[in-house]
Amino acid sequence: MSNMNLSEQEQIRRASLDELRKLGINPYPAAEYKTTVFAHDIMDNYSPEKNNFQDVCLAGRIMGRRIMGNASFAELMDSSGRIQIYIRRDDVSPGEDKMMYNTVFKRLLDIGDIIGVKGHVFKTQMGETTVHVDEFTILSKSIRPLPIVKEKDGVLFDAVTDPEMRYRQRYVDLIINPQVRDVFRKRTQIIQSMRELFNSKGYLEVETPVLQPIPGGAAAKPFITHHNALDMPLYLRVANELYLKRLIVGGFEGVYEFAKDFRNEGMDRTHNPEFTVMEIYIAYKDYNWMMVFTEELVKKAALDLHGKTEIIYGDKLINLNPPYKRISMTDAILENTGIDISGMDEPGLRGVCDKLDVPNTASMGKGKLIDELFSAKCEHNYIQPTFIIDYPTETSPLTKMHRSKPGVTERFELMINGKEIANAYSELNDPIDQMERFQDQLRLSEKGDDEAMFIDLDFIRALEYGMPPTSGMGIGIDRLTMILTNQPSIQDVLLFPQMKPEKKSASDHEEKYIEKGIPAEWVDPLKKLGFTTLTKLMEVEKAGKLANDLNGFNKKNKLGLSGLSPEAVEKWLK
RNA sequence: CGGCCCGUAGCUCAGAUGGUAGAGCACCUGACUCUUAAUCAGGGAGUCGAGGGUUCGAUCCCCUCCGGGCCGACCA
Repeated sequence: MSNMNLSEQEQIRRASLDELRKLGINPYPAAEYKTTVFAHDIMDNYSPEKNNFQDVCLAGRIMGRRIMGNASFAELMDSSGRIQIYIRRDDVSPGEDKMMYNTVFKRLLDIGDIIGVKGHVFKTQMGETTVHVDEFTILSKSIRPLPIVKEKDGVLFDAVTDPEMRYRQRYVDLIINPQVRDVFRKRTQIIQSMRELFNSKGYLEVETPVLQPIPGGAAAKPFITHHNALDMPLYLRVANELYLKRLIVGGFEGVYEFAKDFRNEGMDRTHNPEFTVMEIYIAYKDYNWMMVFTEELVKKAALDLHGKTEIIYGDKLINLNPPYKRISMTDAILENTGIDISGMDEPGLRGVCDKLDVPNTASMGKGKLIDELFSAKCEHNYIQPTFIIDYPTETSPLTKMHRSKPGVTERFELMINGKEIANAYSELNDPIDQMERFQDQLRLSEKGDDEAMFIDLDFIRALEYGMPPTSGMGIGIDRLTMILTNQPSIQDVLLFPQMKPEKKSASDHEEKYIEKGIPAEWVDPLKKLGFTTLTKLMEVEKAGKLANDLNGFNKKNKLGLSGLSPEAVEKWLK
C-alpha cells in the first residue's frame, strides 16, 4: 500500500530485497570484500597460452545479462571497465539445491546490483575474455532501475542524453557513460600535471581563506554571507590573489593554490557560480618570464594527457606547442578592426565603439571601452593559443605600469579557442601606486561601475613592508579542462554543476490524513487522484463525486477496499 | 533578463482537426548450458511536467507557472 507511489519496477526490486533477506542473504553485507584484480587488468593481460588469472576475485556492478536456461552471461563493470562473466547453474549451485542460480541469480538479481565473483578466466568460442564464476556474493542490491544503455561495435543504443538527468544525477551519468568518467579522470590528471611542475620548482602549495571580509583580487560581484559570532558580513572569495601576495611579502619564493572562487553572476556554457582557478605567485619574476612558464605549463599538461600538443576542440585543430603568438591589445584591435586606437582619449574611443556597434555606457572609462572593443571584435578570433599583452591601466588595478609603454600595464591573458584561459601580471608592488589605483577604482564605483574593486587596507599595509618584484598568474582549471578534453560546456567538466533546485511537489504525510479521520488505506488513492495535500482535499465541494471517484479508483486498480458512502467522505471534508 | 525549442512507460523516442496513448530496450512469466544490442513465446506497466481556461470531452488548443536546452544580454 505504501508502495503505491513507486514504479512497478521499484516495487519488484523491493520485493526481491525482502525475498533475499528471507533466504538468509544480506543484500547489504558489512564485511570487506577482498578483490584480487580489476577487469581492465584481465582484459589487457589474459592469454590462454599463459593460462594466467586462474584464481581471481573481482567486484562490480551488473550492467547487462544474457540468461540462457542453466547458464548465463553477464557484464560486470568495476572502476576500471567492463568484463563478461559466465555463470553456470551447476557451478554456483553444486549440490541438489539450485537456489543460488535459479532463484538468486536469475530472479532476484537485477541490472545495477553490485556483486563480487570468484572464478577463473577463459576465452569463449566467440573469443571474448570471460570470468567463469564459481561463486558470487551480493554486495549491494540496487532498488532503482538504471537506464539501460546497450552498445554494439562502439555504437550506443538508448544512451541517456538528457542533460538534466546527466547533470542532476551525475552518479547515473558516471555509471552508464564511461567516457564521462574519463573526462573527470583527465581533469584530475591536469591538476596533477600542474602540481608536479610547481613542486619540482620548489613552490609551496597553500590554502587561503574562502570567507573574506573584503572580496578582493578581482572585479566581480561576490556572494555575501554572515558570521553570527562576529556579527559581520563575510564574502565568498572572488579571487585569492591578495592573500597569495601577502605570502610573498612574508618571504615565500613561490606560492600556489588550486582555489574554488565564487562569483554571483550569470551562468552559461563557460560560467558556473563556483569555479576552480589555479593562482601562482613567484618572486623576482616578471610577466615575460611568466609567459614562458605558462607555455611550459600548458604544453606539459597536453603532453601528460595526450602525449602530443595537437588537440582537437570541436571542429578545430589547436596546437599547444610553444611559443605562442604575442600581441598587444592595441595591435590586436588594429589587426581585427583596422583601427589604431593608440593615444585616443575617452571620447575618441567611444566614437570607435559607436562606429563598430559596440555597446557602451557613460560609466565606462578609457580602459573599459578598450576592453569592450577587444571582447566584441577580437577575442573570439584567437583560436590558437595567443598572449594578449599590455592591458589598459584602468582595468588592471593590481598590475605594474609597463616599464616603457605609457598608459598600459604589464599584463597578459592567454587566449585559446577565443576564450580567456589564463591571466597574469607583473604584480604591482608600489604601495603608494596601489593605493591610488584602489582610489581610482572607488571613483569608478561611484561613477556606477558595480564591478570596481574594493579597497583592502591590510593588503596596502603588507605592500608597505615591501613585496619583492613578483609575477603572478591565474589559470581557469575548468576552461583548460574543457579545451584539453574537448568538452563544449563547463557543466561537462564539473562533477556537480550548479542547477536550479528540483521542484518538490508538495505532499502531506499520511498521518495528517489519518488525523482527519481518513482511513489509512484511502490515503494513497487520494494522493494518486491528485489530492497530495490536505489543503487541496479541503477545497473539494462535492463529497459525492469524490466518493464516486475513489470507489472507481478502487475498482479499476482492484484494491479490494470496501466501498465509500458519500456521507463518510462528507465527514472527511469538515 | 529577452528570443527560439523541449518536457509522453525505468531509458530512447513515436503519436493524434480535441474522443484518456504506442514501439524498441528494460521489467514479469515460460523455453534455452559459449551468449554478447542473445534469441523465441506470452504479459504487465503511464496523474502524456504542474495549475487554470475554452469544450459534452484536453496529453493535444489558449494562459500562467516549474524544469531543461540553444542563442543573445550580463559576466574583463
